[in-house]
Amino acid sequence: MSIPLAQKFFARSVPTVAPDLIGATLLFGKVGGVIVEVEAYHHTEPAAHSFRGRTERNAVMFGTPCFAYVYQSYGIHWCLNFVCEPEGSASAVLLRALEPTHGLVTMRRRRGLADERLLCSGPGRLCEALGITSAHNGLALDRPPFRLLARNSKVEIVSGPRIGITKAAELPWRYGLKGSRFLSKPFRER
DNA sequence: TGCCCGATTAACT
DNA sequence: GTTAATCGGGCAA
Repeated sequence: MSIPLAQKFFARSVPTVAPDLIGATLLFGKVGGVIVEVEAYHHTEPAAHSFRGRTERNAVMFGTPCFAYVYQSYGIHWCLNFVCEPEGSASAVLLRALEPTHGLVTMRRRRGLADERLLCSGPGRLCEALGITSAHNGLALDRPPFRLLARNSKVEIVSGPRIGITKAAELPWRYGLKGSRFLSKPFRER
């Protein structure tokens, strides 16, 4: 059986938590799937929202680990992050893609006519399918409607540079499930 | 106050 | 490959 992920899991460094989330199951209410792509953000690097200090928007990042930080991107899309590290470190993992496994009918309706591969493949798409908005900013990850289950078998993980950023773009803090067809973009072969 | 730009997406050519 | 949609944060003035 899968072990529920709680504060102890998230209270570690972001580049440690992020790959450990690959293969875990994320449920939000009755919908969700297997996490196949994430990115780590640390307050010491300029790509992180917390880099310039605490504001009203990023306040949750400066709080306790094991909470959800939700922000709006490009004025349109919502993005879901998991707050990590000891309290005050202001570091988080961005959820970028899921392999849909629960509530396919509901997620398909929310996303329109999207085919299954595109249901949750991208940070904005994932939030639209799960029904996550700013209303869920600051919710605990170890209580309903969230449910996070650790992976119960070994997985092959690939890493590479993060997507869609211009600062600190050289850090290889994007992690994915090797070979998954649900990645938002492929990882470069080596 | 005004201006620029972004952890994106879908619909184009 | 390119671009519009759309809006709050951050910074200059």
